[in-house]
Amino acid sequence: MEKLFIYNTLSRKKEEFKAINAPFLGMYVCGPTVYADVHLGNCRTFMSFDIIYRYLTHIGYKVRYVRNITDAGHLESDGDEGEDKVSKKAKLQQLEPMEIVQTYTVGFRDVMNLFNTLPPSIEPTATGHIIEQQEIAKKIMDNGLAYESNGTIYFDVEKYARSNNYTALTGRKLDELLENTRDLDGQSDKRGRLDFALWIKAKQEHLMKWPSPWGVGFPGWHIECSAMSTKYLGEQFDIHGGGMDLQATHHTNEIAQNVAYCGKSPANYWIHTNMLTVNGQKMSKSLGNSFLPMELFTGNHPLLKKGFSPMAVRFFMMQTHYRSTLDFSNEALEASEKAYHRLMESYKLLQTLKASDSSSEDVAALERACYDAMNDDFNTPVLIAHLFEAIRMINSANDGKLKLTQADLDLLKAIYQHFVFDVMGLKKEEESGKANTALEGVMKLVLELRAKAKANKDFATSDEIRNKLAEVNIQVKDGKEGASWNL
RNA sequence: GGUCCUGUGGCCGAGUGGCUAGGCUCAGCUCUGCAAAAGCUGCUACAGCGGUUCGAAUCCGCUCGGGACCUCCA
Repeated sequence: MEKLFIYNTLSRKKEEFKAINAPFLGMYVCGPTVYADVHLGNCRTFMSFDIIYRYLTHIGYKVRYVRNITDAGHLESDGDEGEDKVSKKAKLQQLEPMEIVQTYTVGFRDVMNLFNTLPPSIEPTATGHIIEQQEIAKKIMDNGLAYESNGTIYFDVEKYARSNNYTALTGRKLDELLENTRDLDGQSDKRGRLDFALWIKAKQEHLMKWPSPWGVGFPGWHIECSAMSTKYLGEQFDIHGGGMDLQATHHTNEIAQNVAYCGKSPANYWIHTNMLTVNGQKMSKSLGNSFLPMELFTGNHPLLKKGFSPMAVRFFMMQTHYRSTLDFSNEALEASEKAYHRLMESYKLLQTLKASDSSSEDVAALERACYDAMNDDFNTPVLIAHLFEAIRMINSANDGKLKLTQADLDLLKAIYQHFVFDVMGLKKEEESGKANTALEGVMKLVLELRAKAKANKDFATSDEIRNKLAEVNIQVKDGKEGASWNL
């Protein structure tokens, strides 16, 4: 198995990855809250983890990938005082909360499917695990690290921090945190300013609520992940991931809950993906600078010059490392679109290459470089740089400028299959098969007619054919062995 | 205000203390009836100022700029 290094937020450095029980591997990723359409920033995170999931699988791990759907318990405003996001939307639209959940869950899955991300092994929901969440809250109370206040259960952060490292994930100092936490109004129920709710008492008008030992209420936000990761991956598993914006609060509290519950920190490796930015600022729902995937595909957005296909967008995301911010721009997307296109054209060309007797290239070294890139904390930009070396080889071989043996060609095909399709999850974007077959036939005929015209030195006709085809976005390329075309 | 991250050539974006990442754009060349495609070559950068070092974009300090978190957010 490949020697893989992963940047671990807990240690703030790259560590060699060691699975608890190889080849089995447990990975938990915080999923979306389904009260609105997912935006592109959300998609970036899930695409990043899709690559990680795919690569771990590719190098031989049997990964159980759990990604939750948050359909309850996520509060609208700070301090555990606000209203449930899903409930709020339901009231606005006069719908059942679960209607909202259903709409946006389906929408989320559709979008992820367009981006060709693999579904997780398990996609559990918060509302489906109310009992488990209550059990954890109870146990934490039994362990003396949570208290009840007017029907709401709070986690006692300061008490916990006396015997545990509460800030392990951020490296902050607790007293500084206590000093710097902004003043919150109406928080009299809490004993400590950092305390957070495990279970929240529901107001009369609240739509999503469940009975509990402490009265009718609903779960706090952080506890669902503790409940579901423990249930499906055990008290300790290998990788826990999520967006960087979850690190300081959500994940910090999640670790505290798990330790308070069973004495164990849940995951050995914490992976955090960086934000997608627009004009240098984080894309977020609250800032109102989000792009919806559909707006991006159609180009129907004031900041967009044109539409971009899902695979072009996926490629665009992969040209940046997952721990760097990625700034969104038309120019960068256009560049990626072209690069992606070259990658796919080269693959088509690879299928037609004829083997030489000898080889002038070291394709095995190229393959090794691809693995090395991915083993270095899933470095997709470097992987892509190596793949462009493969493109150069293929195109040059096609021009007769270098030699590739059958073994080389087979290895290049394997590299494409493994890295481009399996790991990066890119795929060819083509129309339906039937229309495609018909078009192939028509184009073959057209190019034959054009070849005849050229043979007769009737360049007026051959140019006219080429120009008219260009008008309908079909590009004709004259090569040594006849003409070819692409859209 | 506190904590942390970051500043790379026209644009995007990797990066190890010493060996031109890569993509896109632009210019030139090769190929071509002409194009396109492809290949080759060039535009060879590391915010500023100091320091450590034989040697720093890469380590340290300061200054300036950008961002994230501290409050719902992937």
